[in-house]
Amino acid sequence: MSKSSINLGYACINMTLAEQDSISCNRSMIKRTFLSKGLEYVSELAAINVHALQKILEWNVDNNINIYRMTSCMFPWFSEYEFDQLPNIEEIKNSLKSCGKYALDNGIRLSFHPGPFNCLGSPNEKTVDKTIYELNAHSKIMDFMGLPESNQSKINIHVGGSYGNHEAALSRFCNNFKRLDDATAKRLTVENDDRASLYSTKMLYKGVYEKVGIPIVFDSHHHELGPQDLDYHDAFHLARSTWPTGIRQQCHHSNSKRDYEMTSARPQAHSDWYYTPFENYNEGCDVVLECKTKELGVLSYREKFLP
DNA sequence: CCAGGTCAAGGGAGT
DNA sequence: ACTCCCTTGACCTGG
Repeated sequence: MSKSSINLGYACINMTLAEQDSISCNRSMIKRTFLSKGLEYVSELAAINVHALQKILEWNVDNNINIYRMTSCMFPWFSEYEFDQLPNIEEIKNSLKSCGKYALDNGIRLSFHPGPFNCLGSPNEKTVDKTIYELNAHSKIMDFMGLPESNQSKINIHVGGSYGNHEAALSRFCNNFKRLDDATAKRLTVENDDRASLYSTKMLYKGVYEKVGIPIVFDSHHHELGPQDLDYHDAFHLARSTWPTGIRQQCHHSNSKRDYEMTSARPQAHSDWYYTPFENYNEGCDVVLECKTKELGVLSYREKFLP
């Protein structure tokens, strides 16, 4: 791969393996089942999910894909217990360690994208406490895997809400950031939002990067829908400037379903396939593709735009 | 086996 | 006040 090339990846689901062999990292359960079946069943599903992760990583290597976002569903309900409480945690840890070693040996870059319920800037203390617990738990999984304690293995989130005052929310975000476990803090990144009322790349630069120094994940699709304070070129480069030396910038790319596939769709909705490539100005970076066709979208993107 | 209803969390937007 | 959306569709039940 050349220095100026784009490395492409996808998120969570491998449709090929899911359809062929029911291989999925997303086995989970609803609350009722969690309450009735408990940690034993959690353990069972987690073991299945981690085994599937290994298979997906192998598929990625076979198909020359070296960027992959892991699902947060690998351990069902993991905000409700400590990993050490799981009956077969040692076996699962061993499998995770193998997955991590396999990924590192084969040059696969792994990340997490915890859900929108993680709000580090919330004025609600309990929400913040839960968020910190959950982000640290994501980081512990990466620790089990032996992944780097850096943005090489990023844990990417959004700021959350504005709560009627962006400045105050950003300030709370930064203060609460300091309460994260060391390894979690070293992995954390923030992403620009897809709504005009939330946070642009520039706002994150001023409000987060300049305060606590964490890199910004630039999302091309969100950029079109967020606050319009910079053009694409400048936003991309501003985000790029936040990535530490030696760690490739990571971005997200998707196309709008509304523009290309269904006029009635919300502008935020992701298309199934790709119609325009990610513009990287010939700068080397990693791009997670977020279209609905997952790994098939990556293969088709490569054929279409990287002949 | 399948279709259809249901499902944790925080916050915002559209109705 | 209610519903839907989002990291990520999967779970569960009744036919």
